Amino acid sequence: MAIPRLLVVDDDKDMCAMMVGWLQRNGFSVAGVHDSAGIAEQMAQGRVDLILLDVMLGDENGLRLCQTLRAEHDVPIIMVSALSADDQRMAGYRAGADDYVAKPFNPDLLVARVRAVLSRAHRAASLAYRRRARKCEFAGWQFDPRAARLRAPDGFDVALSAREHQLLQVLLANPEIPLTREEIACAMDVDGGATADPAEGRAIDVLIGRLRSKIEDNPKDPALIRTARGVGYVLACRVEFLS
Amino acid sequence: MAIPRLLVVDDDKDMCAMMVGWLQRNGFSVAGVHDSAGIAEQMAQGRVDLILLDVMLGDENGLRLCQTLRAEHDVPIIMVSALSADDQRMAGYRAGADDYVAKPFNPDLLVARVRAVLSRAHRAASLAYRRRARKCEFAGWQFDPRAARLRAPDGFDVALSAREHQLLQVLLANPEIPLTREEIACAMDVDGGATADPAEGRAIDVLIGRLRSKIEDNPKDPALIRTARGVGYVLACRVEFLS
DNA sequence: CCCGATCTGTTACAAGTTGTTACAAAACCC
DNA sequence: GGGTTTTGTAACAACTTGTAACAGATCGGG
Repeated sequence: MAIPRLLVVDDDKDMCAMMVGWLQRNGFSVAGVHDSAGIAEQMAQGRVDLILLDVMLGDENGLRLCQTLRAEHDVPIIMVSALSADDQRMAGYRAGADDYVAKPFNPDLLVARVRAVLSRAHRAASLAYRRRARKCEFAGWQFDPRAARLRAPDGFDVALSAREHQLLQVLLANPEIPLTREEIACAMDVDGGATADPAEGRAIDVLIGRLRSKIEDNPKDPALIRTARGVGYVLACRVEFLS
Repeated sequence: MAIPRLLVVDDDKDMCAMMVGWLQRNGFSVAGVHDSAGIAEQMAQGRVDLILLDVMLGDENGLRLCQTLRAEHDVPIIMVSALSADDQRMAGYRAGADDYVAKPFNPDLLVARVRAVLSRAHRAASLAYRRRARKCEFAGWQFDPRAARLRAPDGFDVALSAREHQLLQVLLANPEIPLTREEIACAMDVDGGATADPAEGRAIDVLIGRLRSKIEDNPKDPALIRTARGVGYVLACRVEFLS
């Protein structure tokens, strides 16, 4: 991976300099600014991989700034705040933040979170664009991703958990093409939600099994989600997308 | 799989040479060119498995070139760019790129990404081949490759493992033609998944034996899968493909 | 606020698959 | 007939996948 270029936004110049120094010593290329004008200047100069944004900017509202950034740039944002109330955190997420770090924070934690967000943003790139949130049919099933509804051929609705839903979307976006576990995990994580790296360990396998138990006539002899030994899994049917 | 043939396109001759050298040392067959004329020349000369395309070409727009390549060739493209803003990245994907690597990059990452894209392209390419797979009959047997179902002349279904299934498909695609073990192994390796190179060692022989034990009346005196001593094996019957 | 239900990743074990190994058998050649 | 080469195959090891059970986290209702 390229050396990540971070942008620290904090009106407290001492805090800003401290964060910039710590992150630089941990292998990042870091610039520090203190207001939205500084952000605009840095974004115009070149690539920014991640923004660390203080909520309590002097004359400005960090949450509003987060929203503006989110509207104009698709760059990961970590909110940094002295407040750690859950409603603040949720407000940050609603404003479009990818993660949240509460002051005072363990500097090692900051680095870990930065790396995690960078990794997630980076890994999602390859497959995410191929996902399509449109209604579709496959093997007699009807799937509406926006309504989170899956209807069996017999007309009954089948309830899927969030992760099962994500998995099905990934499989439907790549019908008849064997996908590795890593590809599945990357595509699923585009929206976040994994508590750990699911490409490691057996999480994808277990999730495949859970989804099979809901949509296969015989989960022990699956016809829809087949195993591609040594590769991963494949949705072994055609998918018809509806307008 | 054959040695992958890559094409590096970068107007910066030093960067181009550096990437070509690194990729060659990592087991790829690599050519480097500097403009669209060079691309056309290389594509005319023979097979290209993947193109690494710099976005910032001197007189030309890499994104536009990507679009043109996508329209004319079904070859995977990895965009390589000094810019990593996500809108650039999305533009690359919209232009038809399969992946995106930001300069400066970790050379090991580049190799990993190239391998991942090649693998996925290989698996996707096999889709068309699989879709052409049709039901067929041979010597009273009925084989449905899509449903992975083999029915014996007595009407009973015979369960085949994934590798047995692949082997049978290869034999059925080449009836009455003696195939070497290497030819069989290459043809079987459509989706990857082999744990080692089956053309070496006795894996094909053992697999032939396992398949024989399932479909021959007398595996010790095989009538369907005959041995062509010094060559390999041949499916010694006619195959009738069904619509 | 607590508790039950649900979700999801991990763990551990089982089952199945597949390539390798080693030896035997068959085929070929001189 | 003997030696060499090629093929057959039983047994084994390594690997991959399936999955039940569990633990921790989350969420919603009382």
